[in-house]
Amino acid sequence: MADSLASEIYFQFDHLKRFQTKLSHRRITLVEARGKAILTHFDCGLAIYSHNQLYGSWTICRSHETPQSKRQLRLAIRTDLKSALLYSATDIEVLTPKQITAHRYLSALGPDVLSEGIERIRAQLQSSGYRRRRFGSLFLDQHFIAGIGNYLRSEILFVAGLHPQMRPLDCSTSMLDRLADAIVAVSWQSYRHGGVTNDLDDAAALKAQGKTRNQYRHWVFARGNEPCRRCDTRIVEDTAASRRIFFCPVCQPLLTEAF
DNA sequence: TCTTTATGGTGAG
DNA sequence: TCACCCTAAAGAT
Repeated sequence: MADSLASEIYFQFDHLKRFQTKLSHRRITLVEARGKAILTHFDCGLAIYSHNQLYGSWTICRSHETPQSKRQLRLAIRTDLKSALLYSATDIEVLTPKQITAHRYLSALGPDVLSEGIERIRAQLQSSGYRRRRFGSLFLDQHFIAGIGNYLRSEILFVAGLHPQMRPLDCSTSMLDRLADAIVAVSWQSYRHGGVTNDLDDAAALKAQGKTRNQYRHWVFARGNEPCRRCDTRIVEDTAASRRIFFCPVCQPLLTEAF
């Protein structure tokens, strides 16, 4: 939608209604992801901030079409060709450039997992401030790397072959490089393939066999007590940073010797 | 129809 | 680390 003219902007929340006329007929200059938030910038300098949390969802449809849905329509951005509809989300704001800079969530974000290069991710893994933090907790911390969520955490650690209780301190440089590769590769694959982090051929084969989305999507996430796709060992479910985490105890051995 | 859970985040202690 | 907030789908009754 970037570089197109907004023909109509709709906000469900009363406190945002005053921006409907301000933003309508303005040009959308940029739509960017910052971690898990989306910023939609307009040529007047204002930007719509939105965060889906666990339940928000965007739908792109033809302009002036509104699909039947029981969900709450919170925001509609319409152009001549397409409409972007945001359902259910509650975390929506309109911000000036100054407010973006000072924003509580945005200003505290670490490097974005999809926009930053691998060198920046490697640097984060080697930065002294994070060396003693366990991967399980580190990967949910958006100050560390922005955009990794609960299922990517389990999937990345599986692909890198690292136990959730390990820390950067416990890893050699080559292990950290392997982890940086996994962070970028798994995140991009998930972005491009609708959240499928499993091997794509394997996922396609399982899908063809009639398996459900939940049965073919992931290596380990939400597969507690099921066989590891690589070694057949039962996947372990645990808790880290108050959220559930999954790993294979054989493919992801706990190594605590310092390098 | 009620309860639980979730790919998230905040703030108190 | 935990309770809490938010919404909707899934699971339990």
